[in-house]
Amino acid sequence: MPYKKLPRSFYLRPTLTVAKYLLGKLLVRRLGTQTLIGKIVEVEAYLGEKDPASHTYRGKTKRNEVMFKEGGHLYVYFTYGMHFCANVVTEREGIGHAVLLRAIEPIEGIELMRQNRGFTTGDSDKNLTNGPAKLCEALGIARNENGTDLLGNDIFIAAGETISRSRIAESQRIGIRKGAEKKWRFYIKGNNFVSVS
DNA sequence: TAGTTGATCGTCT
DNA sequence: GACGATCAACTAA
Repeated sequence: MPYKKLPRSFYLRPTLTVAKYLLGKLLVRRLGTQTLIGKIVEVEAYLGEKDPASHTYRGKTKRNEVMFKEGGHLYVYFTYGMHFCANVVTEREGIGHAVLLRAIEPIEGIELMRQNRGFTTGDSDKNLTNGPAKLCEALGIARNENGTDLLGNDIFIAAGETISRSRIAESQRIGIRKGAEKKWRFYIKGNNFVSVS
């Protein structure tokens, strides 16, 4: 496998820096004998105590304890009674920051992703992974994956395309009320798989 | 094509 | 007891 797993140090930097550098990287998910890969094209940063929209704004609870782990872990939460969303934990242990993965571009294992999403022939791949809950379903990420170490082999992130500064767009985050004025959403300009809106 | 709403339940107040 | 870092189906125009 030519994929180069990102080192722990990648995740220990400031959250907004990690968020931007995650664009273009490859999210690799091993499911049994299969490998599913998607290129990260859209993310949002959640800055803990500085951020009223963050789950960790009011400190540590049973639900968000994974966000306080050392950078490089996966925080998966359940929401709206039916969906899961995946975050990459950043910064050193004790800091409750994370980056929400909002959209990926399918690269490998597309057939299995379609199967996981319940797609039939005719459904376009465009809607396969262009949303935080969609990508989780496509990659088989759920409650059980909460707390997974991204330096292990089940789920990790590998070097991919380098996205130059001029190709990164920033905007307000999607679907939140508090902290909505912060422009902490980043995506690759013109990519067909961003969730837009 | 834009806007609205139902589904569904864990977590925190 | 209220409400979400959402999605898909439906309605209206």
